[in-house]
Amino acid sequence: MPELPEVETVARDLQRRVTGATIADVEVRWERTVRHPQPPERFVAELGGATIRRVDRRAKSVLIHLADGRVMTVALRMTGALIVADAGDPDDRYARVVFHLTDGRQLRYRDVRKFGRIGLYEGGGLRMSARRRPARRVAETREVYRVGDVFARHGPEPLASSFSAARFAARLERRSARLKSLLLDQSFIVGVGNIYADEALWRSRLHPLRAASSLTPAEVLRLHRAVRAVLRQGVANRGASFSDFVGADGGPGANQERLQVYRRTGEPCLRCGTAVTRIVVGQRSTHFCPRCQPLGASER
DNA sequence: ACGCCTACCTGCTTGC
DNA sequence: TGCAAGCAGGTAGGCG
Repeated sequence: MPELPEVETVARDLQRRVTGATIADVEVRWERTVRHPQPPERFVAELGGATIRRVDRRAKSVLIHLADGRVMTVALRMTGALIVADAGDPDDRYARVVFHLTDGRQLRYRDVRKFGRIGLYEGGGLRMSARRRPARRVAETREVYRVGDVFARHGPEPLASSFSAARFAARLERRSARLKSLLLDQSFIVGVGNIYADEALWRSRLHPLRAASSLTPAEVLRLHRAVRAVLRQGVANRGASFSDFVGADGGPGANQERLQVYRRTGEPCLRCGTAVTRIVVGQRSTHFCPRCQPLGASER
């Protein structure tokens, strides 16, 4: 389940392994993986001969920057993975898009459930979207899309130095939504998914159903620190692997062993021993300690 | 602004 | 053993 730490791991692996590589040919095995605005045939035609200059991450997407300034975005969603395969490696029945490199290797986009999407855009606009700006829909008739437009309505990057506690407080103050739902909302803050939302709330001792605007300054500070801490720890451990998450090196992460509440329903809270409770919030399973993360009647 | 629903997909686990 | 239902969860889009 790729969230920020898992996507960051993939991006770093790729940066190390495919920078400078040239794409000879592209094989699209599941058309819907290639998203608007590029029809699959055009996508393939426009990528032939392209050289990879750099790979990084934005929100939960891997950005593959090409030498000519264009950017390929890879949203892994649930089960997506980018894997570098050497010439002669056995084929993968779940490889949905295969980028054949001129050196004989393959960059494979593997995705069991086919939720992930790959796009190809003109460069530009990424810096601006780091700041708040008016939500603006991309005109449907436009031929050229800038990669920045893809992220125009996304929230701040929680690990950026510009993401201060004060800024977080200002955003939380205006919202009445429940903390769990807000943390998962990519227009509020990017990179946090179900695992790290539960972990951050446990760490900051906040109930998932607390209204964002009800937090005291001290609680905001705890949550701000917790979100950053759990994400940093995730990155340090190369992400959490449950079913089939792997980095581009093919190896699993180690962070699942460090998780404190996620998927520990019924097991003792690692702070107080109370059984971890599971509830459903916004259709998502949510794990928390009812004793460490109380929901006072006055806090609703 | 927000919650709720459905759709997108497949594999694994659970229950009969 | 077989089979079907349930579950997993990131995100877009629709509705109220």
